[in-house]
Amino acid sequence: MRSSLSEMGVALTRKRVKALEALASSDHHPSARELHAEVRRIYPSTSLATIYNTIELLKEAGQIMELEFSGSANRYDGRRPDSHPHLICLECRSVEDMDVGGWSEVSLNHLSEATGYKLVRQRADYYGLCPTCQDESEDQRSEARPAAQQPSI
Amino acid sequence: MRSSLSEMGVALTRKRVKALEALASSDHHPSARELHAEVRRIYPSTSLATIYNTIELLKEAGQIMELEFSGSANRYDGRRPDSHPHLICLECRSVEDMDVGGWSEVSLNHLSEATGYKLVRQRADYYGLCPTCQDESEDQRSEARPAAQQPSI
DNA sequence: GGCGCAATTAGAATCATTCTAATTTGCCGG
DNA sequence: CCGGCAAATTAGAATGATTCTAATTGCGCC
Repeated sequence: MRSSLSEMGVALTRKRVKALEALASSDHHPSARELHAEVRRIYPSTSLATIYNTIELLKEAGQIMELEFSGSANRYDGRRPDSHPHLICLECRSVEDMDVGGWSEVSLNHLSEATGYKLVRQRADYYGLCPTCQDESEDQRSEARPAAQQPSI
Repeated sequence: MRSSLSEMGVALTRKRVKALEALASSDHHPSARELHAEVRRIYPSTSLATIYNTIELLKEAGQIMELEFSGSANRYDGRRPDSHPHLICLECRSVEDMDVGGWSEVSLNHLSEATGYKLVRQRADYYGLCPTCQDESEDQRSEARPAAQQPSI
């Protein structure tokens, strides 16, 4: 990340470096607000605008991938900037990488030919309940109305 | 759509029916604002809240699929409410259905088992330049700086 | 030390969406 | 027809993420 920003001619300021570190060290797919909080722990004067500005630069450099959500904040993946699928919990909003092989350029090139689009990026998300939230809804169900059926969301 | 709303016990008012028609008759994946404009052509007093309310009901009924975008308005597919991939143009923001076979419940069940999530929905989008916007960027390029390289977006 | 420019800042602006409280509508039994 | 009731609708306010703006800061280089 650092080198690709340097190559773009942008300065590696302390605050930016801290934002990069926060991005690179979290497997949790942080939001801009979370990155802000993290950077602020060290540099309390940091503004949200700086975070968004850094994110923008990293997007241009292709060093992070942005997961857009309309109802809640976007989330960022700084560990694997390539397109790869995610598991998203509808309950707790957790975002996890999903590991599957053969999910990449191959199909993009193939599909570009098939569709006439010049495809540059893909997104695949799987929505559901993570194991933890499944357990919690089990608990609730057995307290409130034992042996009921799983709601179909 | 009409029957599934009736079954939920919600009234099929004229404005709602018009919104359903607008959804069903467009292959263009309209936004809430566009639906609003369409319904307003017939019932000019219609409020945006009614559109969102109708969308919400249809989502609950599983009759439309919502494509979330963080930077711009969400788009709705009332013709094929099942999960299916879309082609999205980064330039003109057009959204098109992509047709591929074998993209459905099978993999959801399979992946639920593999991941421990209770998966209920998936999303797959392919981002790039649609044929029209490719042509336009060709034009611009040959006017301004002939034989230049395609920008990598 | 001083200049110039990029980075940063706080706060305002924007925009989609959701919420709220008040009003209207359509309907049902009388 | 008539109240009355619940659901639908309304305008406008509230929310929240993101972007913009104009002013300030601070760093590197002479």
